Amino acid sequence: MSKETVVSIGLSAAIVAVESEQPVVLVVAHDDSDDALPFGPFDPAHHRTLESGLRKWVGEQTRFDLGYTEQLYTFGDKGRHTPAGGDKGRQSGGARVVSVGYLALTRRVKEAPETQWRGWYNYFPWEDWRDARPAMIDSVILPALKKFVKDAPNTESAELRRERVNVCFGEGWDEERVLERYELLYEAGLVEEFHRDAGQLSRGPALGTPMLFDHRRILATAIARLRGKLKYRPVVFELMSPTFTLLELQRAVEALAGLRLHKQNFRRLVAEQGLVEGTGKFSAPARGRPAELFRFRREVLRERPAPGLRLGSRRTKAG
Amino acid sequence: MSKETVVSIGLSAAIVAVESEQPVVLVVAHDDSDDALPFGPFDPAHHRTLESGLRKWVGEQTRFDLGYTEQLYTFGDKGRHTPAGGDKGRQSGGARVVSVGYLALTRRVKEAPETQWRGWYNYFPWEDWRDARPAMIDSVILPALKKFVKDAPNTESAELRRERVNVCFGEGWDEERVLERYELLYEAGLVEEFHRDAGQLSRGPALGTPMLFDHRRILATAIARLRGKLKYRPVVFELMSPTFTLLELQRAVEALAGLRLHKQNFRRLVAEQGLVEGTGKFSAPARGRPAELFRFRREVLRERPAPGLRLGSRRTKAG
DNA sequence: CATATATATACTCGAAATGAGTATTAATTG
DNA sequence: CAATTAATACTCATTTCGAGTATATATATG
Repeated sequence: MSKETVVSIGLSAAIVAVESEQPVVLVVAHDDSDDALPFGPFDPAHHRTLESGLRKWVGEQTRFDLGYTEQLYTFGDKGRHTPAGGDKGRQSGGARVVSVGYLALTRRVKEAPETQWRGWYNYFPWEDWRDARPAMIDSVILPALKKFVKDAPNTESAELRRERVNVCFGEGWDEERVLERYELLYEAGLVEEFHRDAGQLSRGPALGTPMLFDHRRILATAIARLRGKLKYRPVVFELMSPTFTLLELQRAVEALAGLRLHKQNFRRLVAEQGLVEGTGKFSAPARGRPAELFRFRREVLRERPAPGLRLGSRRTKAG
Repeated sequence: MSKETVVSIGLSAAIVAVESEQPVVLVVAHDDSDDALPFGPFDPAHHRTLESGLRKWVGEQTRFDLGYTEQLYTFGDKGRHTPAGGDKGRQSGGARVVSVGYLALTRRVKEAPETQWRGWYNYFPWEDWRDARPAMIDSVILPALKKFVKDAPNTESAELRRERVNVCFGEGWDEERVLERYELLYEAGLVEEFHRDAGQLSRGPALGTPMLFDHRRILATAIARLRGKLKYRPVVFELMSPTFTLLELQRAVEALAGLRLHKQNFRRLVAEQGLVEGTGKFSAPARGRPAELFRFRREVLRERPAPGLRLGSRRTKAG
């Protein structure tokens, strides 16, 4: 096997927590460059699996005990790993870098030196619909995307673009399409990374805070995956304290999904599924009626075959 | 960056089709070694992205035009890439191999030299519940797993094992847990790969046909992903002819899911979702009433924000 | 203490989706 | 034409969902 087929592997982690109703992600922030996800090399001589490599260096660099982790995607795109400038990109002596992205959930919230927690909506301001449909969608995004459609090289391409715009930002907000939306904005030149990767000067609106390399894409993948998973696996609880009120739980889900939910129905759902059990203790709120403190019933992880989803009816009798 | 952090990347593909009500997968089969998934190196000098690398060598080696492709997972486990014997494992001069698995769907069914289509239930006979709950579950698997639970080093471990057995093979078959089940059988020593990887002689029952390296694990991942995706994305159509009857469509879904469905409700579902449209033409069956031929409405891929799934009720008014 | 405010929790109700049928129609084979 | 095979239409009870209303229990304040 020739030298050209050799690459180095980087492990990037989107480490997520929820703090005072904001989803936050751990980033390495320097004054002179864009925020980055924590990134460590995979060392095949010492790491038995990719995930153990990840846990090892995250454990060394931060003091986190990563609870839930999940592999997201492996990116190997040429040209999307360009640094902002200078020779910061020469991470590996010019070798091609393939990065394996991970999502990690934690409830420990004490950052290591050089890192800090930042709200993920800094990077994706159009994704937070909790208060209202973000104004920037109508004032900035849709006009710019309309132009993107008009500038298509031919009518067929324009039609494709129109459909993508419609799926991403049209009728019926699908909160899971985080990556699709980011990629659309990238291609339309509405995020800074696009111009950076192309070696151009940025012109026009640059939406959200940019990140190093393709880290914003990895983070978009992480958010999308987490929003999807919320619906059929009890992953929120990885982000909660051992006991919590139902409203706190709801606020955490809302923060991640970027949507508001119906309170009464949320409780019904949670209760019906047997995901939590009351502790008999109560919260001591500043005002208002105290709420019962609940805890996650870890047993359900094993009990239930699979919450949610169905594929039409399974047949029981001949038919 | 030292030499030890350098690895080579392999791209493996589970290329899936459906033929006469059987899901089949393209394998490289030799007399003297286990079946393997098609596998090609990623060449960073010539491939812009991982997926374009995959498409390139698959296109060269087979004549397939991969329609739908999806990255599955990246495996880097030491010890799960051990060959059956001899020096076949020295694929890359001793360098560590990280393999990126892909799922690809195709409807073209003409194998290239050296490859052949094999029914995927050869590798996972316990996954096909279309006729009935496979007898081997009760006659072989559950007794062996009971022993696995009993042989646990301590009671805590035994409890964990019992719960895993219950989730995988207990009440309420969840057809998506293909990977979990394979991993459980692996750890319990019920598949040949376990003994091979440990350098032991295989003893006791060896379930299903083994594959080279960790390819059966990749295939399990592919099946699990596909079974899940079926429910919320119209991927089956990638496997169908341009026109098909509703029963043919149902049989394809059933083949993949390994389950029987309720005919009348299946049609209702497909019709309601506007996934297909009638062509006005009819099939010419050997016997029985001819069925209308339908075609997939490609438009829905763009029209619908997201079929299926929900996260509880989105709030519309204050609540 | 009465009242405003904030929150928790219980209960209702119609609409839609789901699971499991029965009934009827349209073709072919012997 | 009866038997067989399959397509397609229609029914119906049950469950789930979305959106409320109603009531209970706190604190803070005048």
